[in-house]
Amino acid sequence: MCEYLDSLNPEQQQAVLHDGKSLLILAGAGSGKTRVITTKIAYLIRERGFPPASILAVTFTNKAAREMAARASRIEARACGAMLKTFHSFGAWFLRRNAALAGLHPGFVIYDDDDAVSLLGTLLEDTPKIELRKIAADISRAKDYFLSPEDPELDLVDHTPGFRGLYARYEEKKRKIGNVDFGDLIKMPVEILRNNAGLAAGLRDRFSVIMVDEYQDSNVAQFRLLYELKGKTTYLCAVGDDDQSIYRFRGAEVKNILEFPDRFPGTDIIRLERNYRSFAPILNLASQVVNHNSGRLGKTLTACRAGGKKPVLAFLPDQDEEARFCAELIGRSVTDAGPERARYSDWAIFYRTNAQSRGFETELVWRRIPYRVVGSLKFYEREEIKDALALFALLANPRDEVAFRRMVNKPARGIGGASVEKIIDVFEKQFLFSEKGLLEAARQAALSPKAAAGVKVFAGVLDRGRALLAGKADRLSARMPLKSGEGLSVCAAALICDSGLAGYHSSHDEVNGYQRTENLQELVDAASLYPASMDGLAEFLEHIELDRSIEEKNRPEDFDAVTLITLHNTKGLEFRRVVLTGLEQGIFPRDDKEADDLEEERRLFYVGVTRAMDELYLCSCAMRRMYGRTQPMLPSLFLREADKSLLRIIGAAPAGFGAGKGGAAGTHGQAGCGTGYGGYGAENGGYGAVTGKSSSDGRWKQGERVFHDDQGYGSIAGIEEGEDGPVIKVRFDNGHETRFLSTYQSSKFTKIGSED
DNA sequence: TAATCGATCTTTTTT
DNA sequence: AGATCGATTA
Repeated sequence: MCEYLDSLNPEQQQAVLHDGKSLLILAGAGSGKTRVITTKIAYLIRERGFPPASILAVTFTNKAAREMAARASRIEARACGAMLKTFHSFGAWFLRRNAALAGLHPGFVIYDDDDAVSLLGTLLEDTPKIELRKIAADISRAKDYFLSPEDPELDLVDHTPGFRGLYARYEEKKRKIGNVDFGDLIKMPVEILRNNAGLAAGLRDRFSVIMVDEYQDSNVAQFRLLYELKGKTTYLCAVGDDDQSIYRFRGAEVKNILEFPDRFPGTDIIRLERNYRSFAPILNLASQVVNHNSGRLGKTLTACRAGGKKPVLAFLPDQDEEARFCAELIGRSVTDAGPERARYSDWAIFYRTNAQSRGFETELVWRRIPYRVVGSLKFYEREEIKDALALFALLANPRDEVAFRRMVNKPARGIGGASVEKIIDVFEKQFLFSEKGLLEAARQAALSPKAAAGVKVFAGVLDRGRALLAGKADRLSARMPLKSGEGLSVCAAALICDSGLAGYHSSHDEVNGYQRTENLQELVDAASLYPASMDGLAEFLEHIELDRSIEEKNRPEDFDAVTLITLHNTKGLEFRRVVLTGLEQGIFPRDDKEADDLEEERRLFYVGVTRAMDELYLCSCAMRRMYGRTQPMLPSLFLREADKSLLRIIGAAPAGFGAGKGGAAGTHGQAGCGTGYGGYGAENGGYGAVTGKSSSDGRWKQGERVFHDDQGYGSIAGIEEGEDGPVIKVRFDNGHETRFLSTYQSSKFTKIGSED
């Protein structure tokens, strides 16, 4: 009756059918956890009769939430009625509906990290930005741990004497303004639910099923939220993998998953340990390295995909060679005529820090290899965009002091620092609850004629924006630098143009060759999807704050390009062929890491390796330019932790790196690379040896040289027709002979080109 | 008010 | 090396 369950393995089925108690699914990398979650949602609706709206599934990223929604509704259309949200968007959803209870302005805006720093700046004048950032980060961390200014444990986050008081003042100011920061999106709902039994009961009644993805990356506050949401009969199902917890530095608490069964007594645990993604040799490497971690729940992943080649470990002279290595590898694979031919999008280059992407970009541009860099697009962090958003925010919540300070005199309207302080002062004394907030205060304050005139202009701009939202103003037909289309974009364009922001930035464009006007236009275009109303504005701002991924306009998702990406961003992704770069001590892991931090880095290595489906390459450089200096590097600890027999080593292994043992891999590395490496720039030699596969018919020629990890070099003595296809006869230089089917795949076998 | 010049620092960052 | 920030200068 449920054909969609048939394709699941027994554990997956068990997880989908599980019922009653709480469930913790320990899902190893590539074990099909998303499939289980989505199938389970569909199953609960279809077979168990749960109303879609009674199901809540929380994830950490919007991308994951979207994917989950799409996949679940493919199995069961009604699944689109389930609530699939990120933790933070769930919090925002909740607060928006209970803004009054939370003491928030109805049009409250979500502050990002920068805004939090600015807010702190109004509290601590003349404090260097870097200190403000540290304080903001600590406040954010405190909220991750569900700590309030009065909590004794706050000292564990920051024991600086003034911190507690500052945190309190920050909260007080934010409360006055009526906005929230990211941490509040989780922390405040918990507090509200604790203080409003009725509201809590209502929510518990609504959601009879709660599923959480990537549970290993949840923080204490998020645990508390779940705890509040879970009623006596709520079915709670958490999915995660303790080996993939990589956000500890941001407050993620592995204990959440380790102690889940204690926190929710009677929990059943189901392990998904069959890996469908990677070839066995790749998985072996990952397992072996992560085994060096202590305090794991422990899993034994088994590869369903037998065969495949060993991961290649390339020792390279420096980062330029590393970039060349990647480019050649990729270039060769896509021009390969055989069935092993790859597409650019099969490939991804992983690195630890964003700064490392540069070298790869230069090389790929040079070679005309298309690529996309994931996560480095900081559209919403650009000055002009933040400016525009501040204008919108001030319209949504006229008490937003941060936005007001940012924009009241930009571009210059003759409102200097003293005037601004005067305005704020008047506001706090007389207009705290005025509907027009700071603008009303600005109008009433006793200012110099110049400043007063400036205020009039600024307030007029916002008034017009407000009128547009209320449908009480004509749309502007005048020639504006920005084109507006539908809905909210009219108001957005009006604000940006009337305020002089567009002109201000377009003059910069001409001088500096920026493209800020274009960016502003893009923002206006995005606004056209929302209705021209106060609610539409709040919705628009909320969407931007909570989901900063922007669809690449000119590059559809399926654009055939290599992916450049930091290791952290790879979680949840997979690629056929992966190059994991910069495997050097000091880069990955960073050398200031020890104990728990080192274990987290090791998990990051694990995450990276397990992204690869078919082929994995690891690069380690002997020299690297860092901070403007070229310095010698040592291979990463993680490479030393791997058994050399699991790797195929090419390039010059540094002294002391497994070379002494004289194992097959080591010997091969030296020998195989004599040609491989030397012939680097050559068209056919070089890494053809590495990328060549031994699997296809017709690619074997008599006399061709091959290499076998155990037998060493040899050549193809002949090809015979057997029952199951062509049989290859190999005579090794050591005298041995062997036969194998041409379709046979062995990680120990490599074709190395027809001549020696 | 903007442009420019040195001093300083350098992770990862779903939301 | 390169970005970023704050102070200095025009």
